[in-house]
Amino acid sequence: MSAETATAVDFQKKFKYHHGNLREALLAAALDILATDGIDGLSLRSLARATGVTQAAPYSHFRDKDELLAAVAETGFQRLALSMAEAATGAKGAQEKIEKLACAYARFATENKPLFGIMFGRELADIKRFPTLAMTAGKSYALISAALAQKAAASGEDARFLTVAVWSLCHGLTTLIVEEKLSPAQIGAADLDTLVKRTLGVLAPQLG
Amino acid sequence: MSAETATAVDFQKKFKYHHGNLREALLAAALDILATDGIDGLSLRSLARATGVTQAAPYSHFRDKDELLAAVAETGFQRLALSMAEAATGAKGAQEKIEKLACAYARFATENKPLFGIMFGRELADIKRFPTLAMTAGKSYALISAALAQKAAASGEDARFLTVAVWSLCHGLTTLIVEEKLSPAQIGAADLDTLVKRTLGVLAPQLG
DNA sequence: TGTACATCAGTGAACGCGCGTTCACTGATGTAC
DNA sequence: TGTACATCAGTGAACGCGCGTTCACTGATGTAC
Repeated sequence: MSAETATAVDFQKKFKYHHGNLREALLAAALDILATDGIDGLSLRSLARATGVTQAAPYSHFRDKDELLAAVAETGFQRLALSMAEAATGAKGAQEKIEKLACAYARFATENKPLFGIMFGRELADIKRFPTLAMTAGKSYALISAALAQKAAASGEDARFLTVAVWSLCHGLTTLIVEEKLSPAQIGAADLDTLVKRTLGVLAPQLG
Repeated sequence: MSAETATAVDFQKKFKYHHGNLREALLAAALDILATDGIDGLSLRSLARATGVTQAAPYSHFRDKDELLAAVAETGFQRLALSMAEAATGAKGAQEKIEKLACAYARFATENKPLFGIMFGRELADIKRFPTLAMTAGKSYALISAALAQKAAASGEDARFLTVAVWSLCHGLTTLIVEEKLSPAQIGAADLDTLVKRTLGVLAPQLG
């Protein structure tokens, strides 16, 4: 490899013994590998390779693979919540707000399929080891719940089940699409957004 | 190992070169291993071990691991549809029928978590190789659709989206529970059935 | 400002693991005569 | 009814693979004096 084609990785290899910011670099590489090669491509070793570092190096920052996966999942949940919050800003009324939240949810999943898989899949063996993960995962629920709060203030219990219903519908539709059990075309919807909106539309009486 | 403690496996080893019904035995062992050891326990080799046969023997009946997984998934979908159909027999009215179908769906998933994981997960790499699988998987959808048919005969499109909404809600609630993102206790429901019924109850106006 | 030192991030090599799959083979089975 | 033969299900051994993790180590860094 000539000097001209040297990569950032080579540079780091040559001039830095300490990486400087390996933890963040590993996390970034993980998200990158997920997007590129899918879940099967993500291993501690592929991560080390991508970061230009020895395969034992990640162990300075993550006790084991699960700890890395938990960090990845947490990042995913943060991004999901952010996408949803952004999509819903400016929306007026519960109906519209929920619609935007749900579309953002589905779009995030289809655009980040492997990451979504880590967030909701079984790769991370023991979730209970990572208490903050559950909290971060709860942000999406909180957004839906908040959007409905104004509507279903009547009874606390009714509000809870309405929230669960919306979340379930949203999550179910999304996963069925991601798992290729359902597609917009199959139902006669023009695209993902339309499918989500029309399906959510079934709940309109409860939202409007 | 004394003669007294000899297992069926030993018997086959000793007296039969040809197994007789290895394909079915492998499938049965697969379902057994899934229930006992989970998805990670299921490999062609563990299957061979459980069946008392050489690790190359399964290749006489399945071209590769995916073919085995597809057969397992198909069995799962058949059982799911059967459970649902049984649960809904005798129910009168769309509302009650849908309720029973949904409860059966959730119960099947929680009672056969790893199998449900194979059916809807990403272990089976290329679904398109197995066209009959998609058909069998469609049986649950068909049951929901049929239960709603009497209700939403008005417009074909509305009926489709109502079916998708019910299925999504049902599948989403189920997977959220299986993935431990949601629990009956957390929402203040006594048990799984109650959670499903009350959540589905949100859709009551559209069903009743 | 310069030096001694503790810290600890990253190295390099190795461990043991179970896996999917291939291969030439062997022996049980059932069929044709 | 008995024998020759083709079939092919299952054997036993081996392949190469990437993985997670451990270990004693080394050398860059930043701090205390």
